[in-house]
Amino acid sequence: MSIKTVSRVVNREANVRPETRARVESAIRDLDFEPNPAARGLAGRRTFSIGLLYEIPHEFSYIQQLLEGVFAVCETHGYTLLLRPVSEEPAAADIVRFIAQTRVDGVVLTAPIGDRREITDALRTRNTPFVQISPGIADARWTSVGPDDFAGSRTLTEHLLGLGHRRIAFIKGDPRHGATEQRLSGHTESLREHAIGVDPALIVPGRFDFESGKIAAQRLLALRERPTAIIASNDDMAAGVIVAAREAGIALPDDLSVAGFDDSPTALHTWPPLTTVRQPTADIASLAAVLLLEWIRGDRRSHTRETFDCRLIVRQSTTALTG
Amino acid sequence: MSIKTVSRVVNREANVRPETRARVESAIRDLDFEPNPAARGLAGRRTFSIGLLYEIPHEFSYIQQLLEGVFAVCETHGYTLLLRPVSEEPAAADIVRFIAQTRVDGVVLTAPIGDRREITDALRTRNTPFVQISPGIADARWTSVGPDDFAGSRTLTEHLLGLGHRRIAFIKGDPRHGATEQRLSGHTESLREHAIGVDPALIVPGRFDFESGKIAAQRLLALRERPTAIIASNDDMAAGVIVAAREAGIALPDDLSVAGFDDSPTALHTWPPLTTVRQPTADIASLAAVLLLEWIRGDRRSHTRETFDCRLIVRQSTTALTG
DNA sequence: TATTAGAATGACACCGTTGTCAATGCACGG
DNA sequence: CCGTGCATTGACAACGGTGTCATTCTAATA
Repeated sequence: MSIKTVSRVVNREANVRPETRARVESAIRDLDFEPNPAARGLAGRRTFSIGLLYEIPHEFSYIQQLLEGVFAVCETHGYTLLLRPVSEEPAAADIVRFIAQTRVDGVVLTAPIGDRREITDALRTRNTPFVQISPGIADARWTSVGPDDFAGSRTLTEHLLGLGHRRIAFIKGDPRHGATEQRLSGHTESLREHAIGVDPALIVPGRFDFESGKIAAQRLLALRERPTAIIASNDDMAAGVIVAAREAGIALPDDLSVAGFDDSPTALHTWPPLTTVRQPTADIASLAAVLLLEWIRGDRRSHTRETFDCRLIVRQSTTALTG
Repeated sequence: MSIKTVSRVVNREANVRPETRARVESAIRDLDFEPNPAARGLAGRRTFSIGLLYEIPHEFSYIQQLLEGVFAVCETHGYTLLLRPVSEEPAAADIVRFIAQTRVDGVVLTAPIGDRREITDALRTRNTPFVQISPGIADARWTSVGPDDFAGSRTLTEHLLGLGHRRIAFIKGDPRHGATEQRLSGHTESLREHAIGVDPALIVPGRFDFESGKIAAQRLLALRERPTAIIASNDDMAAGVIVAAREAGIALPDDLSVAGFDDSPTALHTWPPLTTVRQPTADIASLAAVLLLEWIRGDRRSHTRETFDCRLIVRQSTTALTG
């Protein structure tokens, strides 16, 4: 029984007699044999590991869900996952260095890292497989996976319109994220469909974090003609809106409806609990990982853009406009 | 110039002439040379990587801070960090398999994993370096780092007593965590010092998650003689208390003071913002990582138990008892 | 039965470092 | 000037797998 045959069994290669395979497998179990990843990597020029890159700061429950999805796939395929927090707006060189140092077989780029041209270019030049999660622009030259933010946002605005709201404010997310524009245009599109003018004063910037949501809300609530509903581009900002409203002594949800995005844990921790748009983040991440592994293994020769539907989750932070 | 000399420079070994070292270093820069970790691992029987094990589910902002602390240390020491979510109550065999598969040089065990005797025994038998974060029992046979939960809790109860509260309820955390008992005894100790009896009805179980905090609060708020203040063993549970109070139509903080632990982001996202006890989680994690690396490199021959002070953060969720 | 293609297995070099130990260089004392 | 001892460098064999290609089986075909 040569060592090579063991290698074949471990790697599930063809042309091993079933009986031989069984014998090897039982021996592996008996001896608690675990192939040495360093040796495999050295000889085979691949590490069976992938990287997950994300910018800090970031709404962490989101990263957690991504992690969950990617990790599950890695687990079943025998890959190791390297989580890699990077500074905001990392240089392409930083990403490249990470890959050079760790020798990961590929990387998952979370928004907004993968939206930087210099970065995708650098990876393509190096021939490093990568997939992009929740991109702003879906480029046919690489693979990306994300939610249908436009449709999700549209549904949310529909919901508020259905409740009778007409002055609906919108807090945008970090402009570097693709979701930001998608969510905004879903909103304005919906307004347009209902022949409601878009009041520029009701569209304010944010950065996806609690504090920016709170500040944006303070600004909106100080308007002469106050909005009756505020949509925040994610739940953390919506939580900020709620706190701002409380500080201003505004009754929720009666005097102000608030809605968020993502259905993060935060959505349930506020009072009232948040109406929000749930995106299947873990599923998105899983698919991203699957596509990445297929690409790494050469099982796939063309790129795609995959989109997941979002779902409106109605809770008590939005209510019908009275009076 | 032999390859071995390069190896010496890369590994900062002694006995290399400064001039030689400089020449090698400049060559490394010029060629963008990155040592192959697989080859290093294979030849040197170490991977320059450590694992961070945590149970899911877990208050993730906490893990994030740990991650931050450990990651920073890994970064500066050229180590790779493998994040490893494990199921609740993982078998010792699962941990061992993780180590066998990845060949990490050591692991950081977060509570409550490292409190399981079978697990520490398994690691000690295998001779795998590990440190334990926030343990229940500090065992002299291994290294552990954690906050001084007892003192922190005592301070918090002092604070409430100082505000005039006498009926103070306490929601315990997950019983498997060491912090749970420490925080409880800090509380009862403080009561005792003030000659206030411990009412068993005011001490209720929880599991560190939002939902369990909410349920516990519902139970407490239904008591004939309601508490005037509730301490939750962490912020997520405190957020649950707040929601439960809102649902019961109780005014906060006037009719009920609420306090948490950890000073997680949640503490600022609730209304009113939470009085809480801040623990220097990232620092704890950093020290844990430093100690682990020292142990791995053999720079350290005896174990310690390191404790960090906590700090009371007073916000608006606690207020003086009126009437 | 001999032939032969394809399946199954094995031999062996090699992946890029580190550990070991030998060889060389150098400064210093006698 | 030579010997001695330490500082410095290099040669070479691992480390534990995989890739390649040769070899051996096996079973179907002539």
